[in-house]
Amino acid sequence: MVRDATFNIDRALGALRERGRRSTKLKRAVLRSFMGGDCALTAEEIADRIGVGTELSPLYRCLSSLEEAGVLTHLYLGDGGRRYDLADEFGGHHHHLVCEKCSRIARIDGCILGGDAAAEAVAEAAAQGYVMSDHEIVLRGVCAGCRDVGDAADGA
Amino acid sequence: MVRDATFNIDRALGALRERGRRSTKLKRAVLRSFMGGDCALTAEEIADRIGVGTELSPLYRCLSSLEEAGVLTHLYLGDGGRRYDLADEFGGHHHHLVCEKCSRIARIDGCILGGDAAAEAVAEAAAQGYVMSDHEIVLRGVCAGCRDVGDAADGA
DNA sequence: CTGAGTGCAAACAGTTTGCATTACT
DNA sequence: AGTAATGCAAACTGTTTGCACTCAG
Repeated sequence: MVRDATFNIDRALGALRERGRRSTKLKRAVLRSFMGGDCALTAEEIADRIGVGTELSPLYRCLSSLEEAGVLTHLYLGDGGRRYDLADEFGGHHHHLVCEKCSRIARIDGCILGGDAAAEAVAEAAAQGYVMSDHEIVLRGVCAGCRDVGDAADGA
Repeated sequence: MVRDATFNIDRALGALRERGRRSTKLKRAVLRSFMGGDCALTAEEIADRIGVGTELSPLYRCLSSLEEAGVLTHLYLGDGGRRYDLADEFGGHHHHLVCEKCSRIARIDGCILGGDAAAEAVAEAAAQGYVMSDHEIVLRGVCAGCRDVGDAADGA
């Protein structure tokens, strides 16, 4: 269930090379920042994980390069910030669960949109003339921590 | 199936008043811009529908006010721009289907995440300690128009 | 050695804020 | 009349671009 982190980096670097892109210190650092199981990171969060002095402009270019190579994708979880994540091929297909209070993001491995629901989605898309190729699901709720705080704070 | 547009405006204005907000020209114009069945509009698209000379800063404030009153919500469809939509209570629960080529947005009424899938989502959320309260689904694909163009252009 | 990638500075787009004026209730 | 909402100008944030320099292949 838990993917082998280091393996992924090498495989990702291989994918990069296949697309004529170089393996650089920054790219490796970016990929490493996803290896703790964290997902849906903003550019700033990635910069923090890489360490002080990480310039954002090369980081954005690096992230674009990784996206074009198919190693990363980006998504928006409702706070307006662009977030980056490993592409399905490297990070596994997954969705996100966001706390409405504290914005904590949890990863949901696999796909909720299984079987009937998936078929229905494809059919709905077809009915509108679209050939469906991908989907994105964000679940929202309140995390355990915020419920505890909420119970105390709301009462006060 | 098709909701009564004018009715919704009055109901929305009622909801506004209940929350101590005023019914203004700009707010009515904003609400009207959703009445053609369009959904997931950006601030700029709304301004265009309202007409020339619509200032964006009051528009943003107006949109926030409508959100706080529970009449509108906002979402992101992957292009980074914030998009506004009628809240479920006024526009009906729906999701979006986005063309990967031209970004055309189609509305999908009702919910794909029915029955088993919904239950599974709640269970997944619970497993992570979250109490799920909402969800968002974006389907991606290629629309009919872009497939036609694609067939011609890709071949050329 | 060559060009992709980096670092820094400056530009940009979308959104927000301050303040005087307008117009709902 | 009193106050929320508007219009305009200016600030802010996150992202992108230009250009000289560096480093991977």
